[in-house]
Amino acid sequence: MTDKMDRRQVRTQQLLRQALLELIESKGIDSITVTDIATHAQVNRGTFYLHYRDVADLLEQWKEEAFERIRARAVQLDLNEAIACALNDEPYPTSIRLLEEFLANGDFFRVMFGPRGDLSYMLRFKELMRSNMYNKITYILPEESEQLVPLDYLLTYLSSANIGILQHWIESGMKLSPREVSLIMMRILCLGPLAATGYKLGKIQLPRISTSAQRDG
Amino acid sequence: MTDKMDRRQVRTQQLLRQALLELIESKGIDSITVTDIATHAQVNRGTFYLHYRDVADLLEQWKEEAFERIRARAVQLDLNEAIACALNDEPYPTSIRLLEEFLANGDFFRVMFGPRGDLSYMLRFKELMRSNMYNKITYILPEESEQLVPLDYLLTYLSSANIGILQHWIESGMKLSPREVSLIMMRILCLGPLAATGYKLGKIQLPRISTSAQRDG
DNA sequence: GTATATAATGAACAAGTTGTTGATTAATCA
DNA sequence: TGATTAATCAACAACTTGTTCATTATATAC
Repeated sequence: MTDKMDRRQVRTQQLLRQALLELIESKGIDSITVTDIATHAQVNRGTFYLHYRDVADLLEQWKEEAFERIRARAVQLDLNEAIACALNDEPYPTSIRLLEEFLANGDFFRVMFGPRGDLSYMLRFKELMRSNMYNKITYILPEESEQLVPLDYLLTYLSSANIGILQHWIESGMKLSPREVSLIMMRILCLGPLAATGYKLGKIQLPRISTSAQRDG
Repeated sequence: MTDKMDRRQVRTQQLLRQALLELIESKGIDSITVTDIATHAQVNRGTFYLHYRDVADLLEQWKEEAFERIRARAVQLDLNEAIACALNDEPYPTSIRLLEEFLANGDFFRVMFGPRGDLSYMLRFKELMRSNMYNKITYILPEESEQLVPLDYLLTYLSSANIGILQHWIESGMKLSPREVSLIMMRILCLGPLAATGYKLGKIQLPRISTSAQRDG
């Protein structure tokens, strides 16, 4: 990315990004002006416009860059492998690599997933995880008539819980190692929803939810 | 709220709120100006300032009002009752009341929890649920040495998954009834984490995660 | 229904932000 | 070192903001 660029440009962009991050943290994205950023970064306001169209553009490029790095790792996740690890109570190596990628951009994600953060951005990651799971999950599920919960809700649950744990890890200063977080995810997620999908494990047999049911148990 | 208010004021505030919601949906909160809202609502710009300090103030009051209505219901939730329902595969009545409250403000929450939504707002609800659970959960947990997952991660998981399911329900047009959603929540959440906390259910015994562990199982 | 109170309008204000331009200065690359 | 390219600075019109004040319109109370 920064290869083959004039060192002055690299410096300017770093200063602008750093200033943006600090401003988001202190007053939220809504009220940040180009003037704010330029002042804070000690860069001429005109210089800002040599690089970006407006504040949203600066943030958007950064978001895109960070997302792409995560996506490259996330597509390598395989639900079957994850479950295999979970059953052995081991962390899932591919998910460790993924968490390391978040760790590498910790400052950025801490702000973007924090109280001044960006919901649309978080939803993008959730959707990434969701669609990634959908491709694999049908092999695992019992017959549809055995499902206790509609598939879309199950996927929502899996991605929400994962992203939630990720967010908590980031917010709390990333004190646990990626390996430890991965193990937590394995334990919490696969022991849970496996049972919820009607998968072996429990002895309790529960009827399926129909969308118009009153009470069928 | 709208009692004892001049009908003109009520009308103006409704117009302003409606305009704000439509503008957030179409272009996001960041670039909305007072001029935008006034034009869209067909209200004089000066009139806006008779009611609110700025755009953020208008949104903030609305958020606060909606949050308070939810909070009043949420504090009545009791984790023990919820688990009792879950074990009988029944929806939890108190959570149905809560979901009905969301339904009553569906238009607002659909925008606030959607792609143009507000992360800080969503985190407030997550925190509400989290702190509410914390007060009750210690009675349920096995001894600390038996816990498979740190308590803060377990709480994060529970609240994230719940809020995630809620968000999916709202986003997908609230087609299921509150009762059906409640039942989904019961099935997905309590079958899962109960096992994950080391609660009876499973025959598999897994060691506890220590924050510096390498591998201890 | 009429009178009184009060909400909404419309016009005008300085102050601040935006996005752009062109001339000048400074840093980097080869 | 010289040529190239980035950053700076000042100035611009257009727009938004937050406020004021006189005027018009509409509820509410009697």
